[in-house]
Amino acid sequence: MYGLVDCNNFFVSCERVFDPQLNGKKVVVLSNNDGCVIARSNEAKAAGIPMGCPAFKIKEHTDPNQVIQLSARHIMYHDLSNRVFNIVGKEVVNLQEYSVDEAFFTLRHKDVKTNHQTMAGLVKKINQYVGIPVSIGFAPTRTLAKIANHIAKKDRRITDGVYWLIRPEAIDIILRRTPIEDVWGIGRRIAASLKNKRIMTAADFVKMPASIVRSQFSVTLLRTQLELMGHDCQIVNPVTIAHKTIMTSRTFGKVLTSRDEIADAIVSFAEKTARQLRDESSVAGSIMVFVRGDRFREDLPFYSNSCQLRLEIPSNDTMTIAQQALKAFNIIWRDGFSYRKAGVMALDIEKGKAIQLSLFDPYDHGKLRRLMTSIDSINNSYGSRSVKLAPSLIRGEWKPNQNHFNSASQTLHFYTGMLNP
DNA sequence: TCTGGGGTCCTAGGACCC
DNA sequence: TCTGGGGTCCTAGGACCC
Repeated sequence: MYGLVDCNNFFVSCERVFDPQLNGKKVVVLSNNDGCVIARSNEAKAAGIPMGCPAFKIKEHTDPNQVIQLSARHIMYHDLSNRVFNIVGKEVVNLQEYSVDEAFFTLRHKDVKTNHQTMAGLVKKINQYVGIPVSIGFAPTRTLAKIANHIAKKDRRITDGVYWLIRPEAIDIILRRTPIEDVWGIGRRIAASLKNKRIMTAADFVKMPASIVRSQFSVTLLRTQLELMGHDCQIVNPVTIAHKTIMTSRTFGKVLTSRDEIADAIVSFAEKTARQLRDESSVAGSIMVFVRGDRFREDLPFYSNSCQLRLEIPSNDTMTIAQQALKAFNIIWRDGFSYRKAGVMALDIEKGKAIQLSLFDPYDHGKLRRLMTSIDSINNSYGSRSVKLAPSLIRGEWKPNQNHFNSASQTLHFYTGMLNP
């Protein structure tokens, strides 16, 4: 028996915690460059603004003057996310955070009957203590729990925010009412080809012969089918997930042509990636760097490339990783092109592995580790990039545009890293 | 004018080996 | 002139998720 707790309209709800004037209004939160809509209030959803909608296309759906558009403040969202899951973690077992706003957990079967009160109480408690509305769905598998959660969210008044999708007859009825494209694991492409075969609902899909699902689609889709039938296929790794890759990338605020400016960005991405590796006590075996032009500018010659380099010794120290990232960048850099996006990725990650010293090790890793720890602790206390590597002191031309921070919110400076020294 | 960022898993096909 | 077959490993790319 799986439970799924999911925060409603999470980023918008977070903004509302610190600015109640946003309640009842059409509010959207925008992605990094104030580019796309990544969260919508119910009012914004009702107005027809789709997820992923580019900000400048909002006017195609509704009067943009009535829509409050906010730049994302992910640090704040993660903070509130931790608070929510801390509360949940105290009342359930095997909590697995699946994303910033949702987590699965398990429930022993005998608990089912007695738990509705507890769970409805939990929903209330989270709203009271953190200010975030959540919904909880229960079902025999994760894929069904997703559907249950959706119902809990949609019919909040009836369900108290908690819905149990347990009885086989109930599951049958719900699957008949679930459009195929709403099933977790079935995206646009697969939904379209299933519809070509007249598979319109989850119930239709369940009736499809497994052999056809396997041969014409994939083992992944077969697992989704089994999950809908109530067979647990462990779609999510049940152990606390160690990252296999860690990436930092950004679309620049404008098109860049200068090698130094982009190198500046690369170094700062490397810093962030290395920091995250250290936070997870992991080391990376190789580093990948990519650059690309602006895919929407047909007037500019397009160039896109990537380069992956092994590290001589797996590492998580900023200087080693920044150095290797710059080396990779220099290999793929081409003069005369325009660049809009770049990123640094750590691969071949090994968890908790101590840095191994080699005969050819050019560094004293003991010293390096102490240095990194010091930098991390300074940055923890004084803002995330108080101490940084020299190449990234240049200018920050690459910085994304974010012009819509909610100035009414008391937490603005705290959560955008714009604290005064 | 303005189109995100960060992940996972699976598969097909090439390189290489015996 | 004939030009195997089976296995592994790696990579790129496609699909999905939030």
